Amino acid sequence: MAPRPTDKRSAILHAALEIFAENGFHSSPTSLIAQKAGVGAGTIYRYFESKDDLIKVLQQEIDIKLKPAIQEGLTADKTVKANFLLLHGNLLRYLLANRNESRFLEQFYNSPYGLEKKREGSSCGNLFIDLQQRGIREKVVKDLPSDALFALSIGPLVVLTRDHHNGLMVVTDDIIAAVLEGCWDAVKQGT
Amino acid sequence: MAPRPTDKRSAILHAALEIFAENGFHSSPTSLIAQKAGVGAGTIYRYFESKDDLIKVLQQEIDIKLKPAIQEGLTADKTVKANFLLLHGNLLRYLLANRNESRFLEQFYNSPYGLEKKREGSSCGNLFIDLQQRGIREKVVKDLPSDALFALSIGPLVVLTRDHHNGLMVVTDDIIAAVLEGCWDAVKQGT
DNA sequence: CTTAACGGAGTGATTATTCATTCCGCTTAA
DNA sequence: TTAAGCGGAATGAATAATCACTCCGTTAAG
Repeated sequence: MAPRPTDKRSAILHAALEIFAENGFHSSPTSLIAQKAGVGAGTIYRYFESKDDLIKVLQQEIDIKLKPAIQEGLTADKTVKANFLLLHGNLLRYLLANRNESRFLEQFYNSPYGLEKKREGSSCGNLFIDLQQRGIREKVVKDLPSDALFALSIGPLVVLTRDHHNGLMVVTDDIIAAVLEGCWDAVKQGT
Repeated sequence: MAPRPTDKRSAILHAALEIFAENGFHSSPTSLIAQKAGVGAGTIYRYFESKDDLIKVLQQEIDIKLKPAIQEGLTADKTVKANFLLLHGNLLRYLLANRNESRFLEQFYNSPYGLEKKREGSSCGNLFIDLQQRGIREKVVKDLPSDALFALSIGPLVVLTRDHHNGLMVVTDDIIAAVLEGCWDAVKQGT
């Protein structure tokens, strides 16, 4: 099927990420992607079955890069709160620092592609779910369905990231710290 | 320019809302909107300058319906917390109950249309900002930039609503109450 | 009759995908 | 050491589908 990964394949993925992030999936002609990647229009189809396939592969590659980034510093001997702040902080900082990935993912998860993906569970999602369950067991996190906890802890990060990349606000380290603390306050078990 | 509002105009708006919500702006041919509305393909252009114009008008009409819905029960003599729960509860319940509006708005605010709109400030946004500022003045809300408070209090609602409408979870009254309480915990000034 | 609203086939622009052809690096025979 | 042969990667013009929007004949209201 697809030939071995080469620099052309990478060039296509890289160009596609930039163009999708800037214009959205539907306003990103494959011809433009090919042009930016410095390959012929037909070459894309030597590496990807279709434009849809290209989009799905791109998401997988980002997922692979994301997982180690958000895990950094996590250890089982830390408190739930410490790990919570680490995990969400890593995610937030990654999203803020990687505009193209962030915009791509937002579009992806707001599209039929993302729905599919979410049903089967992202590879990163388990990190969050495991931590939630430990928190509930230790009675430091509210006993709510995983999706509700997810909404409380991830929702703010999504909105903050979007505003930042849309140039609607400047996110300082102070604001990052305060928002992370707020996310924790939202899910933590009141005394 | 456009003729007086008629039931055809409403029919077009209604059909467009459904189709946009289901397929997204780009996979919603005007011909399909016309068909669903029971009008000719050209008739759309008697009431709207372009497809873009149709999208913008639709957002305005939703905004007009939304504002009274989320204001319900708000009075200045209630505590900040009480008004916060009312306001966010009204918004959340509206979004959960109105699938099409909700999906449309999410797309809208994730598109260049919505960016424009957000820069100039939505008519509903002031309700939230006023409440935030009163909360800060009374020292019951964290002293953070409005956008950060917005992320903390609106972000969870957005994510919860999306999951609900995508059939990923069932949102009960208990969950609604718990999430609203969580949003408040996120922004409230710790003792 | 006059005029405005309407319908829907038609138009031109855009775009994903295909495929006949070219190109390039490697092998091998002389 | 050449040079002819070969296989598959790469190409991009051609194709087929989609879609926003226009135009003009028809309808209906006054």
